Amino acid sequence: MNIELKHLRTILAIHKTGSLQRATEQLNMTQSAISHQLRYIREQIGVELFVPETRPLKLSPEGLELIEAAERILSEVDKLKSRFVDLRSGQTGRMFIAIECHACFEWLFPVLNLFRDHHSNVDVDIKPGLAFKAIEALQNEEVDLVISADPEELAGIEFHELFTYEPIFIASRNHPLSKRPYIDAEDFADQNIITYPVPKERLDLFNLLLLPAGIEPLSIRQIELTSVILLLVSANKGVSVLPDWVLQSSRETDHLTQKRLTKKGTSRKLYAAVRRRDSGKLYIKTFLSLSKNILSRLST
Amino acid sequence: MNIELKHLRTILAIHKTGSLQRATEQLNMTQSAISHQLRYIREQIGVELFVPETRPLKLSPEGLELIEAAERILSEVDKLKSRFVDLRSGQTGRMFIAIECHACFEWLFPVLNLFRDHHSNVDVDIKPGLAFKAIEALQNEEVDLVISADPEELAGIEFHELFTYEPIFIASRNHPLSKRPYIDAEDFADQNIITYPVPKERLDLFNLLLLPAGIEPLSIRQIELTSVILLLVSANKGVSVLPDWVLQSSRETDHLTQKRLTKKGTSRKLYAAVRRRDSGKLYIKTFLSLSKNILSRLST
DNA sequence: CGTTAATATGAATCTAATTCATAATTCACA
DNA sequence: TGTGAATTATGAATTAGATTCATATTAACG
Repeated sequence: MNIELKHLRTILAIHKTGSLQRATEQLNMTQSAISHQLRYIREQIGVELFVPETRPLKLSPEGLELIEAAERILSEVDKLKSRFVDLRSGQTGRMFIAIECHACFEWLFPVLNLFRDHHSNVDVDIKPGLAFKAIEALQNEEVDLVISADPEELAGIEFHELFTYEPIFIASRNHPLSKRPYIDAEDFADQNIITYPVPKERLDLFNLLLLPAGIEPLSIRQIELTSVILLLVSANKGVSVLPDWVLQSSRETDHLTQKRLTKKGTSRKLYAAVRRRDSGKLYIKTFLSLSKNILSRLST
Repeated sequence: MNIELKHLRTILAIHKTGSLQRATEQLNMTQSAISHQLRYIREQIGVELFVPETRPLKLSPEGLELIEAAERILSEVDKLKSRFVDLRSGQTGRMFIAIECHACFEWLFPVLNLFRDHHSNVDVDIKPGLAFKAIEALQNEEVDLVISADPEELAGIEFHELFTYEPIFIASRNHPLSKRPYIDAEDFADQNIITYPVPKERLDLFNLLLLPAGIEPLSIRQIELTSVILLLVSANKGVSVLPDWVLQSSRETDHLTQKRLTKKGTSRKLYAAVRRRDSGKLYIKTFLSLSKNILSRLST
């Protein structure tokens, strides 16, 4: 027995209009086609759906049952369709975010709070833990957006620039380096450094200064939470380098001095990577635009 | 956007088997056909269902949603299909009964009690009130079975003989005619007759005796309930003619005499009319067979 | 009853699905 | 990495099936 949705739609149209003739308008088919289809359906299900030789067409009890089931099924299918229309247009969807940069929590939470106002239908989550396989996870569709400072050329992946920031040296006000106008690579040689628990290559300080200069600090202490890093630096247990936005938005910077790295200062850019296929989605665009403006919002 | 059940089945098969190749077995199609279909579906819904370039094929979050909906929809459709298989084979269905003969309640109730043991899934009802348009209602599918004493040749309708019965004259033991060995048409000329409220032509007494003989009784009194008729006859308010089965099964016959009509006696047959299309249904057959045997059951 | 409107049917046509043959990918394992 | 085996994608040819056209048949209503 082979029934297709097409057939259910035909039966429904016949029933609603009361005749094959009038059903032609709804279905955009000739009366003949409808008649042929009706016959096919009868053959398939082997049960008379309409009381034969009556006009206007009257449903048999079995036909009535079919209509009821057909309405249920078709409405379910329609729901499914409009679901996909939404998905396609970005009205709804999933946005799982992987962050390669630890400090990004600081601006990401505010962004997501704003985001929720625009797209309450989008399922948002932050996936920490796959920090250094993030782009891979993006390709696998395990996540849908990656915050990264290292854009690559990858098929099907687009990197969107979010904003430029400056990595800033921080130390206790009592720290010897607090007298300097700026900090250079060599200054770190005898320092205890406090950073996030990620490989050196992924830390701005090492990327920009220490690795190129070939300098090793005295020690490295890895701390998960930004506020704890600030606490330890305040207590003069070591020095650190953090993005400027962290220091702007934090209220725990009273006992710290902030210095530029190198005389001219340094800068880095943050990017959001998404699959090219998703880049047209409304909620992705919203996220990107909110992220680009978040720093100015935070500083006010 | 055009989606058919066929497509849902294809997606489901691909997902369950994990590859187009293996899905060929379930779907009885070539790998190529499946590939073409998959492409078509992608075009239709405009959303990537499987994570591209992975094997075994992995569903995207959107694909997963589709699968879940597809399973719901397909199981609904399967339910509908098996419902029709049942209907076709007579496992289930509707049996609305119209009775042209008033006294038939007497044996019909016992039959339906037995019937219910065999076919609890069949929706049974008795439709009184359309007594003389019963066959028409059968053609219209308003009812599914008609108990009738007057078989006709009608397209699409079959009459099945149920049993033969004898219309019996009854009167009070005190009634003058209670002395006779049998009753003839002429005997009714000065009698008050008590019958069911139906036209003369549908009453055995008139059909068999009075109309052919051209005899009018003194009066006719029409009563709905069999037990009331028996009561009135017992009280000598008149005489009546009832099918023998009524008198066998009733316990209110103590004050009555029963006589044959004419010396040789008379007989009539009862039929059940059904639409030819329904005559193969199991529950119809059961009903017919129970009805044929009901009289012997009642008399024991 | 005859007239009108609707449905059914058969053959012709057209559309769309499937297959066949083969190219392009991906995977696993060396 | 490269190579072979397996899987998927693609294009053209074929086939199946759905739709139309023309027309016969059947009901409905005065």
